[in-house]
Amino acid sequence: MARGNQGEPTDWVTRAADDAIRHARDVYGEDLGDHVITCASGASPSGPIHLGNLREFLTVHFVAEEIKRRGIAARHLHSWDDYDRFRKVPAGIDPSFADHIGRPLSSVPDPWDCHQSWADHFKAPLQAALAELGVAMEEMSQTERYRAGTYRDQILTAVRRRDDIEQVMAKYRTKQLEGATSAAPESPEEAAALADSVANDDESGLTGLGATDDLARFPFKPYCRECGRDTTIITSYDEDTTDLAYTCQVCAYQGVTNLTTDNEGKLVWKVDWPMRWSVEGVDFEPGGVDHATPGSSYTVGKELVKRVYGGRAPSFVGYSFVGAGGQVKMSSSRGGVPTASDALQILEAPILRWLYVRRQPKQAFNVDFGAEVVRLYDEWDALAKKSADPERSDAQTLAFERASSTSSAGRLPTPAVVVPFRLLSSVADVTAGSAELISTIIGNVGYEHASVADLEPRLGKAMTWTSEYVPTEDRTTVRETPDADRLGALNEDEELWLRQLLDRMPDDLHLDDTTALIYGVPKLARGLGLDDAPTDQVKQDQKDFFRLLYNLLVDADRGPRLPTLFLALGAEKIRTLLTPPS
RNA sequence: GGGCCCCUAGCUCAAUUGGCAGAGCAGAGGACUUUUAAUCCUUUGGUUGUGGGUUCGAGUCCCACGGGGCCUACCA
Repeated sequence: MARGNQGEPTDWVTRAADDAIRHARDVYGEDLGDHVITCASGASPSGPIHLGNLREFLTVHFVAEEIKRRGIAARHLHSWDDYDRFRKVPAGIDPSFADHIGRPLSSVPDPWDCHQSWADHFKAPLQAALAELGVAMEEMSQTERYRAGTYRDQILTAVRRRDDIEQVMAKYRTKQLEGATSAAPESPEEAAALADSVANDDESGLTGLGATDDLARFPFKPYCRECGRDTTIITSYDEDTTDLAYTCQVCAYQGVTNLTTDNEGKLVWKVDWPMRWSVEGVDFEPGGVDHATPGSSYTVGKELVKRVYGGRAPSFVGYSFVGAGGQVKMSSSRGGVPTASDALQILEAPILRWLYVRRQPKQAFNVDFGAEVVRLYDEWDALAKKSADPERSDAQTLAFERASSTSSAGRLPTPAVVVPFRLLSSVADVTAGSAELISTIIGNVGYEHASVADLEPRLGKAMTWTSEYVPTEDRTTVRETPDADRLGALNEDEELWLRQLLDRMPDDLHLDDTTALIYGVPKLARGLGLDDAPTDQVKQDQKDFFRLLYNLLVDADRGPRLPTLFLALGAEKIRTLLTPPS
């Protein structure tokens, strides 16, 4: 470990990796034996996996990469919490899906019918995005694990030790219990939250009707054998036979599941998490800051893993929320939140990675899909230039390196010829979406390149950004048809300019000639040559002439540079728009 | 009730285990035949929310206060 060296820049990744390694050495010994340092992430595929959720994956990814970089064996283990219950039907989904509430996400059908299940439908796009981002991880499905009985011993342990578990949980349970429902809500939000929690109680049937306190706080919850929902109330548990009897609140089924022989349920979340730490040997696992607050899952889990499983909680960092655009907080149950795939439509993979690595996890930030994108690319390009010089190595260039390559994917794709994003998007703005044409114009304005491929992946992202995210009022709209009124009302000068322009404009346009021609037309009209220096009169004429052209071409007084606009539209289109319809 | 984050130029924000307060945009000036939110150069702009403390040194660490925001308590 090259720590403490003056020359080695450090960042939050370095420190998190230090912690993970220290954790592993404390548990497995200085030489680690054959233990592979395990960095774990977890996510519930209950809806679109948005840019806030992405932080879970990337935080773990960067730390695992750093450990590997030091030559220590490490893995990124990801748990899909697809055995969690389906909680509510998101807006925009067929309300009849309410029927599935309480079933595991992996047992709810895909509303769009393109995947095996609800869970798979939301996993798939993220898996694709992670592949593009160069994130390689071992994935496991909690549904498979639970159904295979992998956790049977741990479940039996938890049930046997449920009094200890309850003690720990109770320690963090403050007052409330009643109180809350009778107290007058102080705000609409609070009222809504209350209503929500009451509704949840109703549907989950946890209010312990008729059940003893002991059974009401049971750490294991069975899914109903008949209807598959977790709307079960435990009615008895036999310590010797491990028979667990329950009644389903929804379908009224009364059944018995045996914890030693059947695999029909799961541990409650606050026990499930520490259980997995101990089973998988997790050395590092981040969580949203909400998981880190006192009484929440991490603090409770930390005690439980020690007391119940004799394990040690992984090193932890809490990360803050990632917003999009102007919004600060996203909810996965609300439709329309941007996902990693959305961001990758407009950002090169290393840039998206960079957004997540350059800030401390605790710092909240936004991924902006608006005008900030241009600046982001500019900053990135400047950083790339700086990073090329080893003498200037610092925390920023370290972030650049972390963003740019991974141990499994190598250097992630960037364009062979780097053209400012601003330029690509403004050319794309007026070229009706043809990559070939954009490439030609880009070449003409000084960015030599062999083919369209040399501009990718940036070109495609610039085209998408321009067409999907630039507001219409900021875009250039080329006229479909000539402006007959304006063309019919030309004064003498204007008529002369247009005629001379069209007479001299070739069918095949080149940038330099076109530039000379456009600036030269007003000179010709004053009896000068194309190459003569302009007089003040000509300069004024140029302004008027340019405005006329913008009026006729794009219905505005100003616009993109005319020579490039001409090349983008092509001679034929220009001719059409500058000639009165007959 | 508890926890966390933020407050830095007119605006949006950087400053990564304490080390010369910095960019972009906006503003001003200039150059390129120059109309353009597609060029380049120069330049203005600061008591880092307030008050204390630690330190040779604080935007950064500690305490208090003010303002803004997020999370949390039952359940997963």
